[in-house]
Amino acid sequence: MKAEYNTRQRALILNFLKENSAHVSARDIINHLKEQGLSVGTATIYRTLDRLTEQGIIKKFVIDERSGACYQFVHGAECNEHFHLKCIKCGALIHMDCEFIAEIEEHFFKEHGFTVSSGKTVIYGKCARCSNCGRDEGHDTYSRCSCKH
Amino acid sequence: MKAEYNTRQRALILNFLKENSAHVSARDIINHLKEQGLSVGTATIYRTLDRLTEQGIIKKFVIDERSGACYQFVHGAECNEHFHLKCIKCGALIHMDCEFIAEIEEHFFKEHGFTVSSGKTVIYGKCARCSNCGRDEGHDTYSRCSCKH
DNA sequence: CTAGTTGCAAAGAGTTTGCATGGCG
DNA sequence: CGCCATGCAAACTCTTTGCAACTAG
Repeated sequence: MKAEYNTRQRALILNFLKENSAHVSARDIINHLKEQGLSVGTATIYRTLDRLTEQGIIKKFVIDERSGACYQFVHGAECNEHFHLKCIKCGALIHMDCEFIAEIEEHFFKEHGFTVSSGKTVIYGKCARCSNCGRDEGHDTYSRCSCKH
Repeated sequence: MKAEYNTRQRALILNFLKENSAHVSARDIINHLKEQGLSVGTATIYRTLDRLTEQGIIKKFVIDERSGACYQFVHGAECNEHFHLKCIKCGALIHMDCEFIAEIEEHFFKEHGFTVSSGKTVIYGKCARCSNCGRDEGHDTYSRCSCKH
């Protein structure tokens, strides 16, 4: 395993991601740090985000190809065993601990020979609140579902 | 409704999409037409693809933010429900037209209130060949599944 | 004739890379 | 000290836009 240095820049980026449980874009980080007068190179931001993603410390999303990727801090290691639902309207990340996932994985494996990697997979769509209210604005929600259907 | 002109360029693009039932990127079209010696401007390709998408004649997908959007001719209404499976080993993209997807969408909606956007969702995992042979190298495969399980 | 289309080139946005310098351990 | 990380600027890719010329109906 490659050594990881704890640099000022890495700490700044990680900290910002921890404080903002919602999705954050590379641009958000760049702007935030610039506002704080803390200079961190653009390339460093992207490289650090890549590393953090590889290490599973944060998760990367692509909601809209136009506006680029979003990143989000992952709270805990258990996130490898379930699906993530990402609302394309408000950006909410929903952790789905549902037994139905076993069914999904079974189908894909038995019928398609495909071994699903649930930790890497993100289902995109509209969350309950956004589906109902029809608002285009975000809710800035971070919700979690742990149903047992 | 805006009038639609049948131009040489529009016909060429639509024809290429019809001949390639699989995903086709803007670059594919640009390259294909260049090879044929048929000159069509890049901007025209994008503008035409946008129009065709708006009219529902083709469908737009974003599988990988790096390689840009893909387009696909729609042979009817059934094409609205499909997922993409992406092999994390060989990179194969599997286009899945499977009735099980309706079940998945139903579960997510009924139990989680979540409206799945199948066009944006990509399931990651290992394809049949990579699961079996254990190779780390890519197969460069492009396969299509149209099972009816 | 007239509104929709095209082509070219230039602009943009997001992201990556090369290379010399800097700094963690 | 060695290796990893950083910064800067240039490069890249995909896509969009401005504008004058063109063409289908």
